[in-house]
Amino acid sequence: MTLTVYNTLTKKKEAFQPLEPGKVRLYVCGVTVYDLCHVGHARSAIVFDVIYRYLKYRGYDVTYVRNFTDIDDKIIKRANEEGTDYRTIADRYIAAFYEDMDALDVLRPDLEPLATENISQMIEIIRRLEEKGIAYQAGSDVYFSVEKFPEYGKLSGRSLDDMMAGARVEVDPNKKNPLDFVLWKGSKPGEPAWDSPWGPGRPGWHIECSAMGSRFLGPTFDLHGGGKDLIFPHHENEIAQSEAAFGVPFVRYWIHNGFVNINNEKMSKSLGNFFTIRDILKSVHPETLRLFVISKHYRSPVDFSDEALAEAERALERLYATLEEVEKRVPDAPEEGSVHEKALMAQDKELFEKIQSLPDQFREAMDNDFNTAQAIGHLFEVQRALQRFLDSFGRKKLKGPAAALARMGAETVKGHAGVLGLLTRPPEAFFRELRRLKVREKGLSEAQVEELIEKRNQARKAKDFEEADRIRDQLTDMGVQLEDTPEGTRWKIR
RNA sequence: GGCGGCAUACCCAAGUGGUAAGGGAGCGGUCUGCAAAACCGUUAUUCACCGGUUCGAAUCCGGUUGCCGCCUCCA
Repeated sequence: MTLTVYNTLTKKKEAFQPLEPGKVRLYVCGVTVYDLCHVGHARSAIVFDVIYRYLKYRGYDVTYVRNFTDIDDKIIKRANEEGTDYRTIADRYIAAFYEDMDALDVLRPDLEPLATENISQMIEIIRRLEEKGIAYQAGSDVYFSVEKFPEYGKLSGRSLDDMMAGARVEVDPNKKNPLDFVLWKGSKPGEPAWDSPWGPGRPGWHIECSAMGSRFLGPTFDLHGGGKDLIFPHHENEIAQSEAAFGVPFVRYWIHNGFVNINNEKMSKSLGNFFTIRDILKSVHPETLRLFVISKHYRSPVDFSDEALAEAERALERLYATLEEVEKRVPDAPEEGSVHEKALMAQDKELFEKIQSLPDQFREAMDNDFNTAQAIGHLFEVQRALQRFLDSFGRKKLKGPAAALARMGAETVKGHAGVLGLLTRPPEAFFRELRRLKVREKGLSEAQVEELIEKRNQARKAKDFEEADRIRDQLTDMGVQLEDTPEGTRWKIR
């Protein structure tokens, strides 16, 4: 089985062949650190986190680089507004970014370079381009001449003529061609500046990824990712700079994730229709957000709404509930491998077969351009068969081969979900975190709820069901849902 | 105006030419003091519309309609 990846460059799914067998060099555009991240950033981070995890699961030795753009006009603007320097702003939002990513269980890439720590590499590329007559200085700025790179437009699928036709580009008297883009920006007095052959200034946005990509992964690397909105001009320009400077292909496979929409419209800063990650995490469990995001294929748009999140939450609860039940009812299963396959199969042929086939099905789904939605579907199939199997024993604890099979089912589900960054917590921890989140959101106190439940249970014991139901209705109105079990009453917030 | 994407049940959603995964919601049942949760059953002869290719199309081709994105900072 081979991994196939949709390549934006060729607009086709292609068999993935890394430059060096067994090794993958992955670069993803990080964020410009001038503000808090929103859910759109979260999607991108989660999508590439899953891709990173899957590539490793697939046995590749992955080097994953994700940069920080820590010098840029927006950062300078923000610093001016607050009467501070760019470094303070950048550092603050880098710290905030890490808090958000950690909360989302997004793994740290192997390398996270800062633009400002790679200025000399950028200058070197610009110098080469200038030497080749592809870059030109105009005033204190240096520009890339798009006409000198015949393949300009190959990623975004447009020709220079097309772009000129409907161009909404402001006329810049310095530019030879309106589509030329800045490589080096001369700084005005008081702005942050680095020395360069063209005078003090700062790098243009696009050059940093060319510099950091080539520095840490080589002049050609395997995968480069980012949001769809980066295809043009950012990634188009990266290709132009890198290939013009080094004379070799820049990236073999380009991967772009779709947007998060609100009411069918792109979530974005400029439209103002965004939620920050930390805001959402006040009422939504991070794993719920992750399941929501990867329930849909990474290239499609995904519509963000309370209802959609609630659905994802219920689905996740279902998975965790089964795992929890296995923990409770299968306290000690025979050691793995100690029970013969035939004995396991005799317990429940369908469950056994589903467990056996999950690894292949999961891999097949993920190999198909990271089809997480399909992979999750397979997870649920095993979960349902497993829950059915547990139910067939009533409330009894499972022993011997039955216990072994149940345990095997839970481990298989958990193991594969883990590749997606799901079901990574002990079930009790998940339910505890979820309830705490909801209790806080609703402004309730756990003690208050527990007290009412205790009262209700006393009424139940006294067979005063009228009173018990009255209290339950009261709790229902508060958003508390009860579940009476032999081990006592459990509750959650709905 | 140029380039690109999408349209599958009440909602979300997978579907890689061979006869519609999965999740949510609803309804009926089992369980329960009653509920809840869970389980069982049920909900698309059909994939926006019109043509075409094919033994066979949700899948391929052409057209129509609708929605979205990029072309300006943007994940």
